[in-house]
Amino acid sequence: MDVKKDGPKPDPGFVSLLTQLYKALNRRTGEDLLGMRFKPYMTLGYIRDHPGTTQHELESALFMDANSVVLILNELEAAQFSVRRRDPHDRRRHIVEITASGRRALERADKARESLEDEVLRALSPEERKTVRGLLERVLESMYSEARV
Amino acid sequence: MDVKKDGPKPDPGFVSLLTQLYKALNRRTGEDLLGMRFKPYMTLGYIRDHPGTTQHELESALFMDANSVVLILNELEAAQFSVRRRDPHDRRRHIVEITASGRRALERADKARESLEDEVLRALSPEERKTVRGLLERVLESMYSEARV
DNA sequence: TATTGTTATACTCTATAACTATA
DNA sequence: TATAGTTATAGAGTATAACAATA
Repeated sequence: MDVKKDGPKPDPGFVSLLTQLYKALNRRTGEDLLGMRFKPYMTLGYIRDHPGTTQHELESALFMDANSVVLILNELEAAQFSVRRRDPHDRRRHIVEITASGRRALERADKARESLEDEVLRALSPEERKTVRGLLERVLESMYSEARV
Repeated sequence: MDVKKDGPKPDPGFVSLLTQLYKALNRRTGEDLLGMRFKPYMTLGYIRDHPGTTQHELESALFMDANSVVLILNELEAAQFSVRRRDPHDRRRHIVEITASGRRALERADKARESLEDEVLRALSPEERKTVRGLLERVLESMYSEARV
């Protein structure tokens, strides 16, 4: 029972949908909102949640290349939000850790991010938000496991 | 009743989730797959589905800036997939239309896109795919209406 | 004076390869 | 020789402002 309101509804496709949402979101996640740019924010969140992580792990976890990781960590260190120190067991590795002030900045940014999400997802009920997040997480996880093959 | 499998499961947030999915997807949508780059493909799809659209409409519908629209249309015209012609009622405007060969190229690309999506969404059942698409469409629509305010 | 589209410019992001230091 | 990280470079994406034509 397809209700056709305005002609044959074209199927934009999941990928296009995601791309448009990404762009729409990017427009409203300025540095002024989070207190830092979005990618460093996302990276710092991962660092906090995965103590003792390495740059290599950041690459694969956040789908970034080595170069971007370096640049973002430079930025985070310049703001004194994170530090790199050599892994004593393998001196090629850097262990990345969040600082106390990084933790505070991240908590502030998290609050801003939450209110942004409330605004962005206002069309959805709490249960629907949970649903969409759960589904997207599963999609992402399947992409990780595929990448590992 | 939170099942804690591996410590306090951090909430990555909808925005981060979307960003990672976007990046993961971008890595596998090369030109060789669709026969054209992804953004022109997405744009051409909109042009087909909205006959008589203008560049200004493309901007707001696809969350692009005027500059990007010009560049993408240049690319599409070079490939003879679309044409711009002056609107006789307002000679400042360009009316953008898909060509016959653009339509054929788009149909081929659509097939490739569908098989890509099958692969990307393989973690989800058909009903779940419908659900996630429907929810994301609603989020996007609410962002449009907000942008209009 | 405002709008549509174009051009120019700069800045970010991404991808790649060359380099270093360690293993 | 292989790996972790860094640096350098080029390409694509995005944002901004100046501009021409038209309203």
